[in-house]
Amino acid sequence: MTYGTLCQKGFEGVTAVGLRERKKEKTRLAILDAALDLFLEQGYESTTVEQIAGAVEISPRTFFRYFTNKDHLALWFHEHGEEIMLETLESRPRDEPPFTSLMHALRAVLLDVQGSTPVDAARFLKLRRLLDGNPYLIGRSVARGAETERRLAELIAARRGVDPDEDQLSHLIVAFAMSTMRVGFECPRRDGTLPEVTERMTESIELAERSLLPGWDLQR
Amino acid sequence: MTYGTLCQKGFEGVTAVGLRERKKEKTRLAILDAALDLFLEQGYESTTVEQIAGAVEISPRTFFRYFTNKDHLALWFHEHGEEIMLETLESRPRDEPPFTSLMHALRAVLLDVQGSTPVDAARFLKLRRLLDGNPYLIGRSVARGAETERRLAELIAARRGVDPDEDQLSHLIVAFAMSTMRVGFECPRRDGTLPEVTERMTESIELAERSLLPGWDLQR
DNA sequence: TAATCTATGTCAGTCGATGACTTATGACAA
DNA sequence: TTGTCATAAGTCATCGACTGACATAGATTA
Repeated sequence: MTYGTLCQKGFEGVTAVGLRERKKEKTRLAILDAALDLFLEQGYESTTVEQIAGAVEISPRTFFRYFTNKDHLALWFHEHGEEIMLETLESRPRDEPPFTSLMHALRAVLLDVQGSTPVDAARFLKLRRLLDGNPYLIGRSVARGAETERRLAELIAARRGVDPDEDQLSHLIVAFAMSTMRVGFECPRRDGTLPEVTERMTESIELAERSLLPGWDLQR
Repeated sequence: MTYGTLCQKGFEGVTAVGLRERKKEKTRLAILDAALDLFLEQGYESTTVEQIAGAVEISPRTFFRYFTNKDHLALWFHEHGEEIMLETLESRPRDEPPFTSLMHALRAVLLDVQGSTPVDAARFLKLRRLLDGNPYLIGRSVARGAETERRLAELIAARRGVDPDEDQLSHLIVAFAMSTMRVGFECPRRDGTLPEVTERMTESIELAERSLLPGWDLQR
């Protein structure tokens, strides 16, 4: 008993992520999964926050402490995707053409999806299916993507050594990259299996790569 | 008196737009202008529908009969822009490369802005200033743009003689075009005068045009 | 054990949005 | 002119997302 407690404490210290943190993460995922099932079952708009909270036995108020709003649930995957893209971008050589770096970032997201655990993959596909054909959520998703776009544009501008407010090319490069990702993500009227989705994304990336003039992203 | 009435009736008949219609349009613009001023004065989120309705002396319920929601006000210009793009696209020769047609559509919007009456131009610039730097509204605007994108993609796919659900290139072409427009529309930390905005948009269009491989939009 | 920190719940309230119903007003024919 | 009708506008009730203020329970640390 005492040993167990000590052991746990020790473990905590090592992983630098407390028991509390882990419990919170578990609750977060429980909310997400419950919500996802409700959404797919009875539709996004006709599912209330109250129902979601009820399904995981928390108060509606607590729900809003885990997710800033209802949309946040459906746009969950953006969080992770953005993180990977930003990290990848930082890790690419500074003298690499910006669009090339961004395509690497896209592929990194793709690899992450392909290498995810079955549970994570299932969640990802559920989220994709949820967005698929829902104009409201597609809109929200695109809006969230625009946020990522802004962050990426900051980095690209810095890398190009220009002022992001002045340089339109930085924004255009990132906008084209995000468009590529978005188009690949769409997969209408399909089963939406994982290989199907990743196939479409790869196709889209290759399409973009063979459409742009070599050096287009190095103009002054 | 009688003459006047007759005259008015006659006029109505000729223009085929009744007095009622015109009055409605006037109210619509009155709401929009009042809202715009309130937004710019005290911020978008802290202006309530009730205040807007109060400013033009209508009930809040009536407000929602003119605008589907509060965002609709700030995204007003999308309506007109989309119309011009769709019309222009229809008018372009069927064998013109799709991206070229879309760039013509963009320029058509630009020309329309440049040729607008002072009142309309002022309204346009107010709307632009309102979006400028407001992440929430930028998001909404991008989402609205995605709707236009979907419609354009339908047309482009038809023009290319492919199934819009299958063909990713159609979507990519349109996405690149809309990105071009969006990037041009941004004009951060500027006065935001009309020539300034149109200058940025022209610049963006030219940038896109000299970045893509000739014939990229004709791939199979 | 006491002091404290923090996650959660409760409650009240704001605001956007919608449906059902009533009232006013412009359009039009007799 | 007047009466009828269609439609615009107002009223009222309600829902659902979200927020701030405050209370409390349970874990954490001294």
